[in-house]
Amino acid sequence: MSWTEERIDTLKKMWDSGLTATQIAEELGGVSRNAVIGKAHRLGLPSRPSPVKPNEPKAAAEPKPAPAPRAAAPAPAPTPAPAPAPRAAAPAPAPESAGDDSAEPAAPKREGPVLRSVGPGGFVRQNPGEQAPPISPAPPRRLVPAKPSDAIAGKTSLLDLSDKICKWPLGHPGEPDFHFCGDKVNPGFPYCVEHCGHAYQAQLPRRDRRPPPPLPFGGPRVR
DNA sequence: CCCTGATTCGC
DNA sequence: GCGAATCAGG
Repeated sequence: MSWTEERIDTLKKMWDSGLTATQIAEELGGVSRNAVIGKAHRLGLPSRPSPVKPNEPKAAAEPKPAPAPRAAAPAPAPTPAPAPAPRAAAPAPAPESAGDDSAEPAAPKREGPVLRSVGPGGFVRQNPGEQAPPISPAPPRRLVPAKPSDAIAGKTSLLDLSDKICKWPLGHPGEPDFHFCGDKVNPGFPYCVEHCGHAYQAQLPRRDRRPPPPLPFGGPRVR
């Protein structure tokens, strides 16, 4: 498979909406997650919360022991270019919450733009008290997905996503009627006000949250 | 172990 | 440019 513009666009959108490289690779098909990650980097897409900490460059000692079992080239590196080039500095001021929890509907295992401390847009998580306007943790929620009234018609496709519209997915990727909410976003969030209410919920007493929380991409894929 | 993304480097 | 191999943290 080659990286056509469309596939690249899809990659960008999915990367941006928080899907994992594995998921993106699955969706695109014909590529491995390594390919996706490699491509994402070559495209200059923003780094995402990596489990791996960028090894801090120590003194000019030895950056690489260079056992290099697969490296045939000795690479003399005649050019003295000690520019460490600090990558994107961590923009996370760490809001620091009350300490007694981090509300989260608990994502299944995979799937779904998970709420992280800091997202692609640079937004940082807020504490329940800091943000009151749109998100209401109140129980009067019974609605499931938005209405797919205009289902396949004027649906918001992956390629229609932007920073301005709600990225809340409806259905499963790959299915014919899969699309995104598409409403105007709640400023500062990737979703519209309504879906922010789904995505960001305050921790409720267990007794009060019987119904399983709605999950992005319709929850675990049924295969 | 599993998962994740980052990086390297032969092609 | 591509992506498997490898690395490394959770």
